[in-house]
Amino acid sequence: MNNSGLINKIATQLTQEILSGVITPGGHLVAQQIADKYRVSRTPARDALITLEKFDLLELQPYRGYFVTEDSPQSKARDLLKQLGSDKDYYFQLVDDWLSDDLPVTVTEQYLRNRYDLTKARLNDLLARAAREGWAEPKEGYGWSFLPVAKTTEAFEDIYRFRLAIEPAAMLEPGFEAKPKVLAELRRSQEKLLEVDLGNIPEQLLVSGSNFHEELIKLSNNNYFYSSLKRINQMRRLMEYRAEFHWERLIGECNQHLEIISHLESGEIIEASYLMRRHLQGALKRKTNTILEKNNT
Amino acid sequence: MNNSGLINKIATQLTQEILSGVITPGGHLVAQQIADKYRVSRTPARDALITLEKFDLLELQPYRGYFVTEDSPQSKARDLLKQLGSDKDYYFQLVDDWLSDDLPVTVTEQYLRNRYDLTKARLNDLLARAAREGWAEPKEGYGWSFLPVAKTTEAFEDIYRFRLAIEPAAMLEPGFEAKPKVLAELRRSQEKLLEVDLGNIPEQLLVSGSNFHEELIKLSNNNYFYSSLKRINQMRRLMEYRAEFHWERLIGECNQHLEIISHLESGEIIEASYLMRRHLQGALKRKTNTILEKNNT
DNA sequence: TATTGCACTTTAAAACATATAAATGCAATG
DNA sequence: CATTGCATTTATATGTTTTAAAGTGCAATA
Repeated sequence: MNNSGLINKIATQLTQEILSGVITPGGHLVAQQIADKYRVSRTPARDALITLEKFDLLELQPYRGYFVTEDSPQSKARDLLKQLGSDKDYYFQLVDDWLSDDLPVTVTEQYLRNRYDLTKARLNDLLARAAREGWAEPKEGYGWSFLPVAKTTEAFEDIYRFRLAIEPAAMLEPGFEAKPKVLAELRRSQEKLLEVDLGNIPEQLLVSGSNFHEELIKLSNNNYFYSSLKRINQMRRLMEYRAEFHWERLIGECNQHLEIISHLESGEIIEASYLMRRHLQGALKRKTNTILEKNNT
Repeated sequence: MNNSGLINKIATQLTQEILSGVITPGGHLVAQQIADKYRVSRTPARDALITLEKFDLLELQPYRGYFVTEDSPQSKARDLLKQLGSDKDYYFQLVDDWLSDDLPVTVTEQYLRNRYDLTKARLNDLLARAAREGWAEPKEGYGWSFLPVAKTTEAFEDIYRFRLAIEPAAMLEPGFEAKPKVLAELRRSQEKLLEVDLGNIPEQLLVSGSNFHEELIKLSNNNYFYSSLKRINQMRRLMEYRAEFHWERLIGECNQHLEIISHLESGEIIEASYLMRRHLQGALKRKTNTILEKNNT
């Protein structure tokens, strides 16, 4: 077995799903199904299963399959996660350095390779990702430029005002469909957030905020709304992952999300669109205040 | 001197500027200025100048500079453009194949390299660009997926409705500044379009439509509006560059653009925003009709 | 004194050989 | 007969060397 990022990623995901109870003890994990889910071949899927088996999270019944161990040992799961996650994530390193003004505006690939000790291909991935997410671009000649986005309070506000322009509008698109199934799913996940002991929640669930908005805008059936929100959310996360989390705020936002869902469920799209506007306006006000406070201390 | 894409690009641009009269005969082209404009070093800028000089578009006065020849020979300029442009543009080839359903949804890099006879690095550029423009993405394992965007009438409409959501809104951003200099520049370029004999115009000027909208949205001082419009315009061009051009339409659009500029110049932002909405709605209606006609023949 | 001309350095792309990871087909087994 | 196990094929990454392109500093000169 090898030690690639892909196997690592799948193993991490599976472990989190076991930890959070999405996959229940005794469950049968089939390599092919996992492969399909990630749109890869069985090989990395199987290798991920083997990884989990080594940590006693799974039991192997030869030629029958991998089954989640009945007494699912949480501590081992956490050990595994720790080990898997210990891979330095150079991307976040890069982001962090850029956000904290620790990088020149333009750099050569050489410079970055030396600084982060990366191979050409890895660096390429990194830069390609940064370019896709909109904050880096190749110069015409040699080198790359980093764009001055998302670094300041204003950038936060800009993001929220952009979302104010597109999210309520997306609901009023002619193709908008309030798919009951999607709405039910969203409702479930928001309600779950309110129920759970928040202190014990895997990070994975914390994305459900962005997720809510992205799933909702997807209902517009206009891909351009969806993809631009997705892109902007990626950038927003770059900033927010560095900030501490506000639990109280999350609860308030969940309730507003649920309200929006309710309106959509009863076909009151205009009202839902209006509430979305209010919701974002509120978030804009609060975030701005918080950041200002922080900068003043 | 070498034969790279960058020199080629600069040379093309310069030739077009001479052809269209942006650069007037006798004008002095300074390598450093060109270099600055493209954010590259003097080397490729200078090489581009040498290329033009070889075609008698420029006259070299040793140690003094390159000057546009007084009798600027149009035929030679066209020859040069032809020669420079004969470089196959693999990106557009790829786009074209994808838009005409001539490519599988998922492919390996190998496949693409064979099909288009590309080196690894070139293919990488290509895919990176496609990914940035939002219609290709790497699969988790090996291979790439192409996304089904911008291929149908609906996609056209989606784009215009997205623009309806952001462009008028951008004008109402708190940071919006109706910079007189920018407005004057835009006015000039739109008026020029109306003056010129359209049949004789280099393609370069045809982008001035997108350019108008992009420069305008930039005035909002909210980068997210600008960058999402830019991205969507790139995709729109992928579709439109295959369609024949409608000159009558261009004239109408220019006039509307000028009207919007007028309002901005006299500080009537709300009116300008409203006109922008009307302008886009009109374009939406017309484009949709045209495409429908085309499909019915 | 601004600009070109030119030598020289740095950067990155190409080419190729090798290593690793992923895809795939089929046998083995419960 | 579904699934794993495993061997084989294919695809991509890595490392090294070579080559081409771009960046840079300074002398030359109008």
